[in-house]
Amino acid sequence: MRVESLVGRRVAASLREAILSGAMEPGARIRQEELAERFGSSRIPVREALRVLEAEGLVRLVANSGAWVAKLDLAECIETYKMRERLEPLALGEGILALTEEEVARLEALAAEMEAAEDVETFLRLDRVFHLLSSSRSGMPMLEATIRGFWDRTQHYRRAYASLVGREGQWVIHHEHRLLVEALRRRNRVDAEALLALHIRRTRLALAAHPEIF
Amino acid sequence: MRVESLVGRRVAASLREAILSGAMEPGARIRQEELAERFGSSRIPVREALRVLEAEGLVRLVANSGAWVAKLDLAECIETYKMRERLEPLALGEGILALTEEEVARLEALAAEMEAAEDVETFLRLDRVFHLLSSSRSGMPMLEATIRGFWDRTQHYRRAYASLVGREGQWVIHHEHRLLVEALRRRNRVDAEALLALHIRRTRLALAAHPEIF
DNA sequence: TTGACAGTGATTGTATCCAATGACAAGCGT
DNA sequence: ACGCTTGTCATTGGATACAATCACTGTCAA
Repeated sequence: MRVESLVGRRVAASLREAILSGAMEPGARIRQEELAERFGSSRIPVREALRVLEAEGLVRLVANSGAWVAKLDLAECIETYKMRERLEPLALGEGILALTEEEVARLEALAAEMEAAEDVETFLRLDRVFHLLSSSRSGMPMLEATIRGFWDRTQHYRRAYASLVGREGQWVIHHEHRLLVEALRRRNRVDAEALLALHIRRTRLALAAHPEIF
Repeated sequence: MRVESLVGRRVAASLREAILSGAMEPGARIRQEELAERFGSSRIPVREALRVLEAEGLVRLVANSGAWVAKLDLAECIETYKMRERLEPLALGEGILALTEEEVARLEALAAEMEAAEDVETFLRLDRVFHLLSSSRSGMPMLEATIRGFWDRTQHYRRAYASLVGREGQWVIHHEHRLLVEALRRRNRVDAEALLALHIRRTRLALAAHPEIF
């Protein structure tokens, strides 16, 4: 039994990808007809896709006016990070005992790869994989979907921040990642949760120090 | 500038109300044409409403098959409560200093009304108002929307539980509410957050002790 | 009796067409 | 010159019509 429908889901997936990749920047206008043409479909599936993405917080709809790629202001970004600070440690802590040795090794490798990453896109991709993988054993699918939504909605601003501070501004992140992996290897839930909360909180404060991104 | 569109939003609001009130139970089939007829509209706005409610987690859509009022199993309910346990204290703590004396008094009055409530619906309504009001000064609108979503999706199961245990099973809740109000009056963030987490955690365990609800 | 299978009806998915709304610009009056 | 009005056009919102899919049922055969 397929999870959901045909053209509408494909439009949504493609548009989501375009937004997350940065191909469409926050504030960019989205015209239904243009999307419909690109997919060789009518506007109906496009409209449903827009509704889905609106619910995900990636698109903003205004009645009788149009659709735009969603834009977060600094306050909303801070709010998102404060929520992450509470929820991501939960997912991490719930799944820490289920993490395999192989997965911990994978996390360590990811941390190393991030340290060696030369470009922003690679860094962003690895960072996302690292964090989502570390929480992937929670056994809480709704929580994981929520967390993924946080990452999706803030993707553009993490990209902007990473570009701004460059590689030299990221050494703290790498140290935090290493400590987190170490705590995971010890299967110490308290330490791991505390480190992750610290990591997210410090990132939030660093972001707040650069309001020019928004 | 209106926030959103016309018929679709009205359909969504009405259907949401029907689900939350219990008029439509989890698992109930939703036929597009029937809803369209009820609103004197075509199926297009109905479909967009269904997509919105699906995103809210109140409706479940299956391609080429149909729509049903969403149903949570025990595991999903537990998961929701674990998320609440982390996020609601955040909203409470962020807003505790902004709560006015009048609002604290209102909360105390609500707690008293709940103790006197004779029927389940009144209890549910007051409980919801109590908790949402206590978090209403967080200044975090996205967080508050998230929390409201948690309450919406578990509404049916809280009703079932309250009906099951009856008034005599609720004295612990009332004591927790009173202690929470007292901590709020002292503007003690640590105590208030801890009490709220305790309250939610204990409720989750109580719920898990009655799997026959699901 | 039971299983598979095909046909039928109901329901959803999509396309096309029309209506309504809003933005923009030209023209008019002051 | 400036502001208001009005008309036009682009874009979205909704209705109707049609295609596709699925569930159900009745039939047939082993």
